[in-house]
Amino acid sequence: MSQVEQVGPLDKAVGYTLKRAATALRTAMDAALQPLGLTVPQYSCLEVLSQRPGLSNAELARAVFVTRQSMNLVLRGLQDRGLVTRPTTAPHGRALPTSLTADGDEHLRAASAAVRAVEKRMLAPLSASRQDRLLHDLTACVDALTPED
Amino acid sequence: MSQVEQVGPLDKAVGYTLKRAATALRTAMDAALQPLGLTVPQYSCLEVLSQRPGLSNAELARAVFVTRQSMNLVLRGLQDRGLVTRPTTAPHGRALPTSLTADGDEHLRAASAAVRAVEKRMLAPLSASRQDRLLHDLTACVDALTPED
DNA sequence: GAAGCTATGTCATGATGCTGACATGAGTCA
DNA sequence: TGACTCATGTCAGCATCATGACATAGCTTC
Repeated sequence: MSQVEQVGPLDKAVGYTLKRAATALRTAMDAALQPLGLTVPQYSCLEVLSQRPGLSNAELARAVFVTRQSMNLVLRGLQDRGLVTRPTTAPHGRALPTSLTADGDEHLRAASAAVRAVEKRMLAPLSASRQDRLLHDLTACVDALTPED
Repeated sequence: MSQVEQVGPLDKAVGYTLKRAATALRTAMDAALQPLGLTVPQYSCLEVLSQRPGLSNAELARAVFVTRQSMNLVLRGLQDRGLVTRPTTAPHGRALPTSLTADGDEHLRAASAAVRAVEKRMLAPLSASRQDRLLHDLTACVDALTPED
């Protein structure tokens, strides 16, 4: 069988490498969160919710760049496990402000540590200044792609 | 409604920005390929096939990091549109070597130009040396995450 | 107050990708 | 030769996420 070692000129493509990096990170995060019984979307939701408590479903969805429907499923899963709480009746309008429970906060702390370890492992080969530059350049790429002109 | 402009400390996370960049790139590529009637997986398949003709379904799947089943669907779509050809009987084993048709090559050239334009737009804010460094650092991140030790 | 607009939560549906499983062909070794 | 292993193509089922649609609640405007 022909070896795939001869990767060809694909690694020279930034887009290809960017996708590979994002996929590898997602896989590593999945593996790190799996023992905690959390998926990546669930962790993201908890993290945002911790930094900005009281967000509604739609606001959470926008913050994580998914649809309201997807976030609704995530929230329902977290709610069934008692990690977040939503009032049954809306205090204002139809938005149901979501809050972390104590159990949710505990889960988040463990998950956050696991995710941070993964990120640290990913960035280990890079010096601090190179990490800053990578972050800056990636942000520049995002800005260049998003039609916010 | 609370403004989302107050992004919080999330943009300081490299992983978060990495995902955002990959998502923005995917969206931009989708938009660029849509007028050509191609999806991103289909384009990726054509590109790999052009660089390494005669690859089988399983080999293509490995090259693009998807499963054989997914690649099979992509190939079937391309085959139905006459962009690739597969022999009905396997010349050796069960592997069916795939080839680009003339029409497929033409589509690929247009799609490749569109994708290259997107990549160029994404990298426009970065100097050539910074682009090289970005590519290098991303590759280092991938290597640090993939357990190939 | 009535009409219209916007935002929210939720349901149904479809697309896409994966895991599991199976039969077939080729090479390997007793 | 015959059993065993491996890779391939393909089918079925499941998970995830998106789009489309709908009813409801609040604000705006006349």
